[in-house]
Amino acid sequence: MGPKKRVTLKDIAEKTGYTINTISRALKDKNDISLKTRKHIREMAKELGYVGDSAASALRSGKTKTIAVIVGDISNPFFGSQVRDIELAARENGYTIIIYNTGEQTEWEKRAILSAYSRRVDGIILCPVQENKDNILLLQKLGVPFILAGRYFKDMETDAIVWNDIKAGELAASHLAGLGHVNILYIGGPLYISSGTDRLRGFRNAHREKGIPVNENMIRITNITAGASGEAILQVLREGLPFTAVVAFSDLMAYEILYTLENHAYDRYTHISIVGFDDIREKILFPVNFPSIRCIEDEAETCVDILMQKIHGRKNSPSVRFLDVELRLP
Amino acid sequence: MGPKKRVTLKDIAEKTGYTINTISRALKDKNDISLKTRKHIREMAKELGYVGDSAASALRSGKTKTIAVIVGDISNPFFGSQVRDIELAARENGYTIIIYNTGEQTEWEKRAILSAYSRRVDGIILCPVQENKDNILLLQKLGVPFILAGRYFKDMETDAIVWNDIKAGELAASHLAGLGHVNILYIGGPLYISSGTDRLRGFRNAHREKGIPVNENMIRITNITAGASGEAILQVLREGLPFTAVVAFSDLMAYEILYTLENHAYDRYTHISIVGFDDIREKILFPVNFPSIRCIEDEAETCVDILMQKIHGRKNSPSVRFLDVELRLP
DNA sequence: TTGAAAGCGGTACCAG
DNA sequence: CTGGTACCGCTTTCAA
Repeated sequence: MGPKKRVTLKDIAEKTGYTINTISRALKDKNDISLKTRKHIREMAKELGYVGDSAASALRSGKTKTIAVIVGDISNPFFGSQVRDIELAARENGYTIIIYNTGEQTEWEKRAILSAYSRRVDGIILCPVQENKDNILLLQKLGVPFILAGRYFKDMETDAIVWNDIKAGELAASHLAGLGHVNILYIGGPLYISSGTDRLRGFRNAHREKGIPVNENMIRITNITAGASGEAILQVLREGLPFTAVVAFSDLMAYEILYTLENHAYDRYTHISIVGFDDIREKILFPVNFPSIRCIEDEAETCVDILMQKIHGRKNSPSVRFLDVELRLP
Repeated sequence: MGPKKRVTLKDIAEKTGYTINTISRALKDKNDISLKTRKHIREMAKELGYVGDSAASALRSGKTKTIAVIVGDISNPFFGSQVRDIELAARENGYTIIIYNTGEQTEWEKRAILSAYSRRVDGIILCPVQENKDNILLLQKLGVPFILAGRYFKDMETDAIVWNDIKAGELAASHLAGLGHVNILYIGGPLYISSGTDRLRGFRNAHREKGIPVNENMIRITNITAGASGEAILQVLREGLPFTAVVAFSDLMAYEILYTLENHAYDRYTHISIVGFDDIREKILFPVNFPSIRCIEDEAETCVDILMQKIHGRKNSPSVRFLDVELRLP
């Protein structure tokens, strides 16, 4: 069962007596080949088990019908389900996706971009690490159609599709404030990530509106990788800060925070109020419930649609598309 | 910012005066090109921003340095983290991965295989749907190196890497029996999936060993897609079966079961004993804890290693590799 | 409606 | 050490 010879157009040509050319176009159902011939050729192709060689066709046509999706961490179910939705949307457009994991590291992100480009992908969906802009400049230099997803650069002209994260932050904090909380802890992602900045801004906005002062010490900026929010909440506990509610940057971080609080049996924190983001419970049914901010539009489909427009040259000026969000109650 | 012209070997050749051939080999650091020339060419390539075209090189060399990973659902964090680990292992071998989602549907699985083959992937890692063997026969006919992961066919000679699922089922059931439970509910995946059969067999083995009779009505076979286990447990509740413990086919299903029990406030079930599989909490920290069966070997790395052996022709006779498992207590 | 020929951008192989 | 040349399998263009 070694590496078998592939069936090529040539093989079909020899079997049928037509030329490679005719075979190629017959299999693409071009109407300048007679119906009868097309049918005949199609049958023969099937019989021989012809599959086609996208490397060859990519080389000649310059099109691969592939888009690259570059994200921080597919093991995160939020990204995971986004990727799955993107795969479905892409498939409907006749595209397959290839996935790269950056581990939220700029260097890996760069490698991913280069690898994708080398593979001649027709377009790229990128959830950028955002430590700096180099990789975006690289993308622009290469001239691949691309769109940022989930995060964007305020001072760069690129296509992007993101949540209205300011509103998201506002919703989270004002919900807790509405419950009577005045000591709300914020555990959020790095400020170089746009959602990091924006959600925090929303958090502040909500405080201002409700006339609650923000205690800067209650704002904790952490990594968004696993373990970081647990560390952060432990530190807060050590410092003995008197919080009664938490805004967590993602549901996953919220779970981790609850886990940590529970495991350290600080009974006064066991019935803490918490709000997360992503509404992961929409996808996966977990037995622990808390309010979560979610996007009420179809991110994946919109994202793929816009990218398709770019790929087909039906879109010129870059624009950031903000998606609306809401608070989902338990 | 339209589709820019790619920098090719030819461009570098013209700039430097060498032939395309020399450029190609210099960039691959072949030692039949003088060090000085190599350095010169490398610098020029960098200056021009040369990236290379894997479609072209794949066409000629027959190698893409790509492996396809075909799984049921990447939004499932267990698969997600497996895929991430595979990506890392593959990368260390100089390979990138492309991912396909089957949604546990045979037809999609077939399309994924054909698409991967068409892309000339060097190898395929497949977690098979197992409704029938057609797709495996297809893979064998195509002659691509492939390995099954997580599931295998008892009556087919293929490479596979799976858990010792019989032991896994035994561990789960005997743990609960050891706690004194005699009415243990089993909610598991379809029997055409090898882990479905094997874990159930383990479940029965444990009962036999402990001298507990198996009530066939307590064995519920469901889909492994989201929502199915919730349905199953509801049905059990409706029937009023007197279970005091549950073996759930995956942690995700266990969560869903707990969620459903909680939401229906059947107080006699709120402190039910449950055991899951996958030990998802190893990856993601959740505030709800129960014992889980996990694999104590490095699945992803082993899987990629074996596939690499196959790709490089260093492995002939197919074999199933069983990985050891253990019970992780809360 | 079909055929012939020229590439796409690399790599393999042999010559010098 | 470097150059020449064929060729991977398909698509494109032009001719018949």
